[in-house]
Amino acid sequence: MGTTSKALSLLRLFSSSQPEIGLTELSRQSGMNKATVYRLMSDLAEHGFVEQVGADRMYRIGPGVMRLAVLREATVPLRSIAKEHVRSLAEEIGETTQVSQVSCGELSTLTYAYSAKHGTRVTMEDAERLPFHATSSGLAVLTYSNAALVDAILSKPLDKRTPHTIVDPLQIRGELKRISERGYAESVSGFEQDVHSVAAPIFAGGVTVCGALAIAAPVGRVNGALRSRMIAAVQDRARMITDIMGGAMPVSPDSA
Amino acid sequence: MGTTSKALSLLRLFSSSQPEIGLTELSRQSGMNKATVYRLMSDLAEHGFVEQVGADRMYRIGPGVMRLAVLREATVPLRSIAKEHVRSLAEEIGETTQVSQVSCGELSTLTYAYSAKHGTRVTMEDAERLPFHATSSGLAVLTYSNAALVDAILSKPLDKRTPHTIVDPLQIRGELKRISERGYAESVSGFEQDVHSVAAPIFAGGVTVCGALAIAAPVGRVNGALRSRMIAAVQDRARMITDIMGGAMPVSPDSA
DNA sequence: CCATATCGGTTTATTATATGAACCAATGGT
DNA sequence: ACCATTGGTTCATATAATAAACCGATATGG
Repeated sequence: MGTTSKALSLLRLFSSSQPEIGLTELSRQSGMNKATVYRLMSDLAEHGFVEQVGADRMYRIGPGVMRLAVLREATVPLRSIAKEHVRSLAEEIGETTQVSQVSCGELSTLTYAYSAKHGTRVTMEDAERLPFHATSSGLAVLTYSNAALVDAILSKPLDKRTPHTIVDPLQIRGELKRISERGYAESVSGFEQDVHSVAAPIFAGGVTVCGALAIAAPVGRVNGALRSRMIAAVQDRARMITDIMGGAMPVSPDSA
Repeated sequence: MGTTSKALSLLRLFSSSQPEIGLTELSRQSGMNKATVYRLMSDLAEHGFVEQVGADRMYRIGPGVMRLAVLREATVPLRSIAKEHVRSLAEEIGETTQVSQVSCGELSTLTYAYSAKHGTRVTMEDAERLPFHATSSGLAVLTYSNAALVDAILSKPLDKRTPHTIVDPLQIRGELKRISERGYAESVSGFEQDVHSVAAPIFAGGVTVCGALAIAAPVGRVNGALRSRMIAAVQDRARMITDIMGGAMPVSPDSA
């Protein structure tokens, strides 16, 4: 692996549940030599991608990424558009909503919103990586991804997150086919117990899928009426976002 | 220079006015060999920091930075807090407002807001790099930066952006002293002709300056009354943001 | 319609850079 | 007082980065 790739892969270790990591821990989790990690992190820090904080010199994501993020949003304003729709959709349906974004064969939460309607709700985590096979968003995205990505995902062993998670590649391929016919994806307790979610793909810059919009509710609350509203709303909104992003639904289920 | 630093420095070439850059152009502007740039950009693309778009394979900032940005904001929510204050302050004063952020000895626009009150207004650019010596925000930040940064900035030749830009290091050092006494910085046509701006520093995580809040108005509109309101408001708001960020004004003008 | 220039991308011998085991100094818990 | 752990550093070795030349495709212009 190239040195640059090694440095950038260190950034992947940071997450919402692990926002600050020490040098030794980074070395452990990456499998790289401590001296190497030190130098790579120094390079990243020099450019503001990470910063060291506190007396224990823990690393965390730095301010430099914000400049790039602002620049990105100026050209591809997916997050700012998503934020608005996610908020109003949560209010409209009374359940948690989320927009995720695909990047480098990975899907992660871009923004989400809660509704104040009910005391219980599905909670989300910032910037969480979502497994393709176990989430409705993942399945929605996979349906419109190129065959290479689908094969790559389905060829690796799939994590059985819950007793209900579907991990059989053939079964998933069948599901993808159904999703392309219906126009939405659905997952009942596949990612988290007692979470029922529906999702629809978002396209940008032509027919390239760039993410998904999802609505997630506690299983017990999803009766026939709510489910219908969720499915209709998620497709409707995803299409709106797609329009704003200058995207279009592909006519054939596979994109280039 | 390390390979990683070279790769990351390529990202610095992207800006609001140059959001997409081709391979040869990147090679030209960075001074690096085309083959080297190609490989570095491939590494960056592999991690979603850049992506190639269109038939001419131009590079632009990729979706991967958004995940990191979301993560950054989850720990240090400067931008989301700033957005709100910048918006309401623009409305309150009736002029353009801005929050900038310091990163790696550089200051860049994090967010800004316009007011609809007047037909003419100061316009801003996304993610723009602001010179320390020629902007009120830059001076406000510099005043509370450590001596090393101040020396580094003032030892290099300073760009005379306009006929009114102060480029004499000694004169600037005197200005920094005054700023620390008054609590705000001011610039009249130092960055752009006919722009009068005032700024106050923002602190986070103790007494470390992390950015600045600024109000910018057309020179002709800034009479005594408006100027007083701008100065009072910018200090007041900056202090509010500082409080929310868990920061504090240092007692001595120099921070660690 | 052909000649030329420029583009993104690739190859390969050369060379500079990254690596990692061992080593510090400092801190903290037992 | 000791051991374990931390962040950070050193330097001989080995690996990965580099740059000139090249390729095919596209666009430009006479």
